[in-house]
This record gives sequence, C-alpha cells and structure tokens, in this order.
Amino acid sequence: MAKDKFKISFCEATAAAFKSLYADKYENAGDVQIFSSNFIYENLEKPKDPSMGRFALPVFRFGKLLEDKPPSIAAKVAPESNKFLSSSQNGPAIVIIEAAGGFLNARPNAELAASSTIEAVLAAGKDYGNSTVGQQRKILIEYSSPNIAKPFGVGHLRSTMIGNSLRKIFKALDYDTMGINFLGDWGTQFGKMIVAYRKWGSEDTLKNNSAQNLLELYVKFHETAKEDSSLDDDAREAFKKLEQGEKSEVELWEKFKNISRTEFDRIYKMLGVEFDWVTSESFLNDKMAAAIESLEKAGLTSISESALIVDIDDPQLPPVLLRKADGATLYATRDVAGLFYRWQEYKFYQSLYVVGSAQSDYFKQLFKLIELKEKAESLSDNDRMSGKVKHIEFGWVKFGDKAMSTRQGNIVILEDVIDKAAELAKKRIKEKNPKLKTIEETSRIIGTGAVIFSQLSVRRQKDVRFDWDQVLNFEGETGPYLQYTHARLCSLLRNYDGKVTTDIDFALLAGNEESRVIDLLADFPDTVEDAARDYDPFYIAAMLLKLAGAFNRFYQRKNAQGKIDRILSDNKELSAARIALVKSVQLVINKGLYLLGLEAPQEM
RNA sequence: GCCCUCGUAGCUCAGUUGGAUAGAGCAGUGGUUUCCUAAACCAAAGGUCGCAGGUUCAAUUCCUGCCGGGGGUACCA
Repeated sequence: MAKDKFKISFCEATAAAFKSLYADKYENAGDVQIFSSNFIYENLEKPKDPSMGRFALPVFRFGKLLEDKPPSIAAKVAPESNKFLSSSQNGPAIVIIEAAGGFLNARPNAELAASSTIEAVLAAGKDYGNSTVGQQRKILIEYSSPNIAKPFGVGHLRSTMIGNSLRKIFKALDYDTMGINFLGDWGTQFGKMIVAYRKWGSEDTLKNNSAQNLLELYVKFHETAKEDSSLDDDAREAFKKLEQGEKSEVELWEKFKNISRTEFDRIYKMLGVEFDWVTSESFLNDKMAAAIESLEKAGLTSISESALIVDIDDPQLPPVLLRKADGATLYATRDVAGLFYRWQEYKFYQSLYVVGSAQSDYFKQLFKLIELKEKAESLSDNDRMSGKVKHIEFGWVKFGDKAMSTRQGNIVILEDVIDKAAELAKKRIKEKNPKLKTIEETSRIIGTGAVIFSQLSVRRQKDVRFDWDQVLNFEGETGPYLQYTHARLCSLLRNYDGKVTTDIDFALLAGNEESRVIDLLADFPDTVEDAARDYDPFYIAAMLLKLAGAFNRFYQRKNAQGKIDRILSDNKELSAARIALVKSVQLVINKGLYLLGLEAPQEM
C-alpha cells in the first residue's frame, strides 16, 4: 500500500485513541503494537467490499493485550479517533472512522481523495504508475522462445505475452530491462526434421505455406516413430552430423530456420511484441566447451552410463546431462552455457525465465548446478548469480481437456485465432459503428486484444483453457470490454469542448460511484508494483476490469427521475469536474492496456 | 513408486502476509436506449469452497491424511 496521507492520519489518530483509552495497558506495554502508528500502518487491510471503506484495521488480535472484546474495542476507538482527527485539524476530517464488528473501517474524505488523486494522475499523465524503484538495475527476461521449424501456436502465446508485459512493467519501474527471445534452433529435433524431410518432403514442402508443411513433417515423424523406433536413431545420427557441421545437414537446417524466422517476425509484429535481443541456441555452440570445462574444473562432472553428467546432490532430482553417450550436446548444455554467458556479460540484478511449469524440475536442477559451482569456486556473494536467476513458471494452455502439444498435432495456430477474432470484430463494427474510417485496423486491434487478454486474465500459475467461444466473446471480462471503455472515454473527451483542468470543484466528485473510481485510480501505482513483485501481469488486468466496471456504472448512473445522469451537460462546472475524472480514467486504462501489451483504440 | 501442482456457482475464473454475510464474468431469467458509443448498465437466481481431521479468537487461505485432474521423473526441448 502506498504511503498516503489518509492512511497516515488514520494511524496517528487511532494510535492516540488507543493510548488514551487504554492508558494503563499502554504504561505496561510501552510503544508497541496498536500504540505505535507504524505498527498499525503495517496491519492495515483492504476491506473485501469497497463500500465498507477504503482501508481497515482488524483489532481481534489485540483483545488479549487490551483485555477487552474486539467489537467493544472498535466501538470505543472509532469515536475517540474521530474526535482526535477533527480537533487536530481545521476544516473537515481527512478520514472518517467507523466501527464494524472487530474492524475499524476508514473512509477518506471524498473531496480530498478526489483532488489528491486526480491531481496526481493528470500531473503525471502517461507516466502515472511509473516509479524509480528499479534504480536502473539490470533485469533480463527471457520469454516466447519458440522452436524453429514449428508453427507459432496458441501454446507459445502465454510465455510471449507474460514476458512482453513484464518487460514493459519493469521498464515502467525504471529497471534496465532486457527482453530476450531464445529461439530453439538446435538439438535432436532438427535431426528429426532432417530425417522427416528426406523421407517425405521435397522442395515444394519449403515453398508455399511452408511453416504449416514443416509442422506436418514433424507430426508425421512422431506418429511413425511410435511404430518404428529406428527413426529415432536416424534422427540422433542426423543431429550428430549437423553438430559436426556436415554440409547437407547444415543447409537443410538453415532453410528450416529461415522459414520460421520470417514467420515469427510477422507474428510478433502482429502481436506488438518486442525484444531487445533475439538469440538462439546455436549462438551458444562455441561457448559450450568452455562451460563444460569450468564445471570439470570445479570438480562437479562425472561419467555415468557413458554420458557426461553433473550429479547435483539432491535425491529428488536427476543429474544434469551435459553430453550424451554419443557425444552430442543437449538443451541443458546450451542453457548452462547461456547462463554463464549472460552472467559474465551483464552481471544482472535478476534474470527471469518465463517458461511453463512443466520445466520446473529442470530449472531447479540448473539453479542447483550454479549453486554448487559457485560454492566450489568460493566466489563472493557479489560475484554469484545464484539466487538472482528465477524461473517464472506458468500453467499450460489447454485445448479441450488436453495440453497443447506440437508432437501430437494438438495445436491451434495462433494466426488462425487472431484472424477469426479480427473478422468477428469487423462484423461488430459494421453493425455498430459503420462510419468508422479505420475499420480494418481497429478490428485487428480488437481481435488481437481479445486473444492476448485471454492469456493474461488468469493467474500466471494456473492452467488456462483455450476455448473458441470464450476467446471470440467480446463481452464481460475481456480485452475488448476494456478497449470499448477506453474508446467511450475518448469519445467523451472529443465531445467536451473545453480544456481538461484540475481547476475544478472537487466536491462535485464526492458521490459513491465517483469515489469508487477514484479509489481504484489511486491504487494503480501499487498494482503495477504488485505485478512486478509477483511477476504476474494478471494484477493489472484484474484492476483494469474493476476500474472499467466502476467507470461504466458512473457513466450509466441514473438520477431520481430515472434519467441518465450525464457526464457532459449544460452545467459547466459539473462537466468540467467530471471530465477531469474521465481524463484520469482514460489515462490509466490506456497505460494499463499498454503494460499488458494491448492497444487502446480511440474509437471502435 | 517418488516429487511438484491444481480442486471455489452449470461453465471460465477472483478471493493479497489467515479476518467481516465467499465475489466477478459467461450461459440462462427479468429490466434499461427521444440514443454523452447497449462490446454497456441494473435486478433476481445460482456455492456442503474435493473429503476428513488438526492449529487459531478467526481457516477457501496454514499443517496432516485421503480422493480426483494435470505435470515431471538422465541421454527430447
């Protein structure tokens, strides 16, 4: 929670009330617990129901200390605190405190909350929600990282969008952020592709719609290999040749790679996803030997079943394989080399790997390996990356009741989904707003917005179901709902013929609906920090939905006559006050959508 | 077998370090537009929080066991 003046006043007032009401207990206990305003501050909570107040102090746990019953404590302290508040200030009390059972609920003075919040938002503008907590510390975020020679499926979307959003969030908090796309362009799978291509493919396979053709080859390989395991041996052999630099294998590999790269670039552009560094596994080919050597030097390696391994001293985890029995390397070999390389190169504050939870054991292995190595080298804390590298895991994208798996061909092509969503959006625009000039562009924005938001509106750790009906529904808790609300706010701003200013009567914004909107606006900076702390953009998505809902209720509020209480009316003073709130909401929704990686249309 | 993870309304999900009558959206029901964009808003309806114990003033939240889904478990990435 942000240190705002409302909370500070509340804490000082209640601490004073406790001291005077329970003077004998205070004498014995001293300046601890509820007698300390700092302690109270740390124990503030947010009520479940916003109508109960903006923040609250539960007093249950102080029953023993005060030898009093919680409801009785609250009932005594509330009026005493209020008395303290009104006597210590001239003018109206800054917060009003109410007892409710064992809780002390606090409601900031609506007019003061409106002025401090709206002034803060409008002064900061697009920078509202930013902070300097990052202090330019280096943070690496690896995300997306699809495998070459496979199509970009909905399954890749989760990592891509979570990472893309985290990159923006950390940038907003002034971290020196580096988004990394680590393409899978090496490994036995390319042996498989080469074998499959030679068996069933031709030049044509690489021409039209070739990414799709590559997928078919890949799936066919796995289907056939189930019956005939000699194919797997062939694949290992082909990869070994590739790794040894055999010309015909390398040529094929490069063709696969180029096809995929072109495809990926197009998709990232469509999604608005950015990276600061696009690298790949093969980039590390010449760095693996040194990595292995350093592990050997640290005395960590051994030979087991003719493979080179690091036994990581953990009964729960298997050893890390660095070299297979046939001498070829593995993904882990490259990842380890990559870890060392990035640490050496960037000396990061943190390095994040946005990768599915299926690989959580694997990351535990890697981190353990680092820990052992740095211990063996007896590095100083400053020189250790141990503890700075994190696996940001997330749940599966499920399709039907199965996890999406390229190998089983259970995959939905991302582009198909976006196309379908955009098409539907276009249809809706033609019905609702046929005069819109930018139909094509706007329907694209809405379609991608729907798809992206579907990935961010569930907590990171949980599986997310891909369901056509849900993705193509633009109502309720969806990206298009937020975008629509934004367009509506922009429309109000267009219709207002004055200038937006904070030179207004904030008392006109003291209604319940307005106060709810204002509370949420005030929470936004905290929400951004929460999202960074838990590496989960979901917090922002959830907050925006609440904000949009709160605004829409305000927008459609009816007066006593049952008519809409319009934001813009003949009452100039009222319109000026309301438009300042409108502008604030528009800025925050715009910023929030940006941090999530969605575009915010002006009109739709 | 062992390890990890999840189990909340018909469906999809929230529920912050334990706290106030467990909240939204979708679907379904009823309503709101002389139109500041109805992709919206309002109302009613819908729940033994997987099951059983335990810790606590207080458990959906923490601990143990069981049941059920998913994942992982050295030469895939």
